[in-house]
Amino acid sequence: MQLEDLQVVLKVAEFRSITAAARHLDMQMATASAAVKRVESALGVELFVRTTRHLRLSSAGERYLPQCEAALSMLDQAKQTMRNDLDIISGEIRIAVSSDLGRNLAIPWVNEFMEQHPDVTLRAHISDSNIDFYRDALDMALRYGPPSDSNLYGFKICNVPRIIGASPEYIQQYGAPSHPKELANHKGLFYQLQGILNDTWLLSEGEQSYKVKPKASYAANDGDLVRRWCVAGKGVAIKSCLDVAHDLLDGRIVPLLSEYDIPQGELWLVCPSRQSITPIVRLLRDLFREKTRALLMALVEKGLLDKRVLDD
Amino acid sequence: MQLEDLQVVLKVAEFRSITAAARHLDMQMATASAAVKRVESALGVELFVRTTRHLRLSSAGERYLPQCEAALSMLDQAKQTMRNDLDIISGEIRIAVSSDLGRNLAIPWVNEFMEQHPDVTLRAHISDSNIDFYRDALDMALRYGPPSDSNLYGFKICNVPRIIGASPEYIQQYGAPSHPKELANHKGLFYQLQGILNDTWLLSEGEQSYKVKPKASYAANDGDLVRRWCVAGKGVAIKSCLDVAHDLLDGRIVPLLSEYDIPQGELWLVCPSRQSITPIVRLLRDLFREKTRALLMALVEKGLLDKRVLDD
DNA sequence: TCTTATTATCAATTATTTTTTGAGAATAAT
DNA sequence: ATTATTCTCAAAAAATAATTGATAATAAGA
Repeated sequence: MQLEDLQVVLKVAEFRSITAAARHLDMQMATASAAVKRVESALGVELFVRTTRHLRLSSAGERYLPQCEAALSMLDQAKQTMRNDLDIISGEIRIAVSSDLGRNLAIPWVNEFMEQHPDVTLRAHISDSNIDFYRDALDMALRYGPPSDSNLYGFKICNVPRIIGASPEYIQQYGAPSHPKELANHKGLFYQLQGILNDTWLLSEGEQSYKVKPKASYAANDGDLVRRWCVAGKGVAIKSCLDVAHDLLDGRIVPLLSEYDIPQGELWLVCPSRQSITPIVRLLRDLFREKTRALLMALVEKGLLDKRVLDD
Repeated sequence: MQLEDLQVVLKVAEFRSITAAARHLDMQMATASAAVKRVESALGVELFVRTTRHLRLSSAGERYLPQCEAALSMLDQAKQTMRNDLDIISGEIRIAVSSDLGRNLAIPWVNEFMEQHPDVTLRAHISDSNIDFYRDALDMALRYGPPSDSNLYGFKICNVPRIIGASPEYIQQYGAPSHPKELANHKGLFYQLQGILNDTWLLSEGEQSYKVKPKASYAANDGDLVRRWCVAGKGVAIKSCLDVAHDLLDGRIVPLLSEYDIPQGELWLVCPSRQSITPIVRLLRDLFREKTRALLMALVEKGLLDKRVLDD
């Protein structure tokens, strides 16, 4: 009997669907169907009651699968324990990251990690839309903001101040605003998440806060594209300082109105379940914390950020 | 990963030998070797430290295998539990029996059992020499006498009186002895176990006991052959009454000196370990108890045995 | 009620693994 | 030194699994 076939059976039981299980395991439906049949014939028992369109656990399956699952997880843990003892890190990392953070920072960091751990493989899922751990087969996601769902487990990586900035060329041409209200006369580069245009920016100075709405010029649902527009001098953007850290350090983007406060975000590493917090996850968490801290420190040293961001 | 490969690895660990493990699992050594390699490469870890002639567990193996074994037995138990709940009896019966009891009684009984449980397969091991559970891969053995080794588990099936008998033709020709001492003048059919000839028979009457040694005529290390000689009128034999039950009932063998007591034996079903006492074993135990009891009762009813044999 | 989309299975082909077989290298036992 | 045993290897053969496209069944929507 194949161990992998059993995993398939468990997934099928979980989703009550061969199709869904196959999707999650990146296999063809027919392959999953065959795996289920193999297990059933090896056991000599029908684990599922099928109609052409649905399938549910048979009473035999109800008896068998919970124990089977426990045994498999025990087997898996035996492997993990041993491998941890031997300091072997391997497996597949399936990670979701937002477009510019991912492309420009996170994925290069993971690549560095993989060079130290050659048995690790990567499956990057870059997307700015909200990820769905149930729909997509993912081990972790690097996101702004803490996990919304209480079934998820997350680690805070760092605080992420936002900055409003533009390229030196843009500033030369259009001038730098000296007060939030002046932003209304500037070209805004907007980020659009699931159809909602983020065109109103919030700034504050002490008690006083300002809601400003720059003139729309470009909008995209891809953060990296907004950043590129900004670098190219197309207008003023509000961005996480991590996303544009290198641009700030290299002077491609200059922060504007930095005396004003902008609501700050947090970067989190989110996992779909407690089991999915593997040693790899922990190592990556530490790596991300290290790397982001180094980056923020570089920004602080250049005087681009207040050093309080480093307090967590 | 293959579940069966893991079983191979566990057996290899148990015997510290691929050859021994392969023999016990009825596979080629090279196949077992390949199975071990597959598991090791799946885990990315060497489970065994090999020299060309020996092999021992590596420290990784020491960590992994106990947990692995626990998980596998859990998986197996999950299967068993489910199958028991569903009243499914299946698997392979590997049974060792002595030659005449086996050929003439036990195997036909097992055949009957298999007709009721079509998923059961049989591997009969017929031999009069002592079986070795460690050398031979066996699930159970039907033997005269309780288990000698305290690592074995046994169930007593019944008491088995011995009888001294000959065929009617032999008696007609040579006459029936009326006293044990007269046996010395009769042709003895002897059973020889591992070179030791059982040519001295013990009879008693109350306090008085007699050691007699018939004239040697035929000897064999196969009980069934001795029985056939006896039926064919070649001489007088001492046999378990079960072995010759049908011959006695059909009058092919007539008991001699039945007023005298002969040391009685016991029939036991022996298993190599506690785990090997499966539902099949229990069912067969009950079957054997039933069948032997019926046979002994038939003998009692014919006046060939004292009815006290049935008291256990 | 009649499509349409979805679901699971099937059957034939292709691809991959596993087993067998015979040979070979190393070494404990005699 | 010789023999017998143990394990591994490599090539061929056999068995198994995956893919693909087709099919049958049916829930949901028009």
